[in-house]
Amino acid sequence: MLYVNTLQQLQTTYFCPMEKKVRVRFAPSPTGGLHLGGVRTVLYNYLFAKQHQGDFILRIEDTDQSRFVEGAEAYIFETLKWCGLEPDESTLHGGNYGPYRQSERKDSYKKYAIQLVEQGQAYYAFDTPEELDAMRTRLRTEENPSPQYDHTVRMQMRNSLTISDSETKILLSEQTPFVIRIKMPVGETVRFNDMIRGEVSFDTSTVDDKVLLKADGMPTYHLAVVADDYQMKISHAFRGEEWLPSAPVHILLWKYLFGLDAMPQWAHLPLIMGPHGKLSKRDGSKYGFPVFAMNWKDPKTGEQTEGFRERGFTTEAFVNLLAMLGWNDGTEKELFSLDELVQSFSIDKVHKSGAKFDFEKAKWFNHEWIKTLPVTAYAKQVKSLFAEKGIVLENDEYLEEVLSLVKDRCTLLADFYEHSYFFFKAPREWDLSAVSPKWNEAKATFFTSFSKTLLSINDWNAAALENLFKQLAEQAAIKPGELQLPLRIMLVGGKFGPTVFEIAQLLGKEETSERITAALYALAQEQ
RNA sequence: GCCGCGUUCGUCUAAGGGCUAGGACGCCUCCCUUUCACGGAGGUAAUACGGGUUCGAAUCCCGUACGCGGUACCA
Repeated sequence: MLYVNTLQQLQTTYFCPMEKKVRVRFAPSPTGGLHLGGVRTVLYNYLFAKQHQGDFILRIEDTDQSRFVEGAEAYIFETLKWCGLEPDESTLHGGNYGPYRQSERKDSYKKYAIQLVEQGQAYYAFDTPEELDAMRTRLRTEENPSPQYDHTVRMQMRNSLTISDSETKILLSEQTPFVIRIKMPVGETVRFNDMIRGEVSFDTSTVDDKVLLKADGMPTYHLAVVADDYQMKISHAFRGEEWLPSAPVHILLWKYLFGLDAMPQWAHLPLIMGPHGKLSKRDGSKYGFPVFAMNWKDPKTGEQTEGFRERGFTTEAFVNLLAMLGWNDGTEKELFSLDELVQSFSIDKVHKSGAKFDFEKAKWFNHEWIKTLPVTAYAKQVKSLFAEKGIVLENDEYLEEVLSLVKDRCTLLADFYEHSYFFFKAPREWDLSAVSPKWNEAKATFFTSFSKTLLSINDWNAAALENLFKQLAEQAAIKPGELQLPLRIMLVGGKFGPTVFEIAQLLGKEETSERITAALYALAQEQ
């Protein structure tokens, strides 16, 4: 016996290697922008697929036409593109298991629902919305604030279990609106092994008779996931923890329809929390941080929701911070590139409990990535940020030099503006209050001669300039420190920016000299 | 209410029976710097509670509390 088992195992692994192919899917409903939790689910799917040489599929779950939102699907694709998490198969990328939009697979679901009815595991229900309402209000008590359509009430409702077969046939032939509900068994235990939580079990008596097929002929999520995961040969199914309570329904459907052997392995990801419960886009506007990947404007309400991209996050930082929200590799390493994540990610190190999103930490990740990345990685983004402020940058080489000089002090890409705009625009106003009080004739003379002398420097660089500056200061018997702040104000207009001599180096000698002259004039007016 | 899942510094987390419970963010102090940052050195702060099991528990078991999720012809 043992011998046979071993042989069988050998055969399965040897003869059916294709069955082991990893195929995962992200299945959003196109109802709006993608928030942190959604993108993280994409990321974990992607990492798992790539590290197992598997496929990452994107399936659009648009079974609820009433919630269709124009542009939402395109937004999802753009987000994935920005994050560098491109699917292998999707409505956009094609593939052998299409269509990848559930509304286009409508016909394939009904036969499964009917099969279940025929097998006695589901039934037709003709209750109108009003009747359902009536049942719920009738049964509602303080003890039971939300009565379910379950085994305790189904025999009191209008469905194919309570009326005769012939009556059911008549209703169906008369086109009476109906739904198909799963008939949850009583007193059974459904168990499964979650990749993150280990064994999870449910008593089927406590689960309601969920609608599988809606009156409009569309499946609900419950039927659609199971049917599509089967047809698309999904091997591992990752989704948010909010799905855990309905997992027994899905498992039963697998058992009834396709057999448990074909069922994907489940992994219910912990939720990402806001300050009060599951993170929502409301939290974002309320607390001043983005929750969507990119800006999203609801076409119906016109409501704007800010995105990480527009807030000035690099994709590297965004992906990195998302990965760390619910996972780490067991070491103290926190900075991971996407490639490194593919290498080190492992599903069994994903946490069980939800993580509260911390915007301060998110900014830290971005700061680290701005410092690490070559400026060419984000120069374009910065360029467009400057354009928005009315500064058009033409010289890329100069821009890159400037960005390299100030990047250490930028947390968000938007910070580049305030830290470097003066490289592209001479100050027209100066913070004279920092200079005037201690201003005198000797200093004015010093700067006049300095601005002239520096024009004769042959090898123009920060060090040479600093030498000249200190030399002249010594000759004038003024402490160099007393002169540095004025010089800074002259060049940039205020008390900010990198080391003065480096600013001057990048500005070039003519520009430096001109700025000093202009500021000297303003100071003379002031006195 | 019922069902399910959780619980280590304020936050993200490490430690999977054995040192003073480690790191990161934030905050505070000092150093560097005659701008502001960066950087460097310190500091602050946690095993929800109660029972077991064990020579030994953050870790295993049970209970309680608390939190979160679900409870739609939404996903």
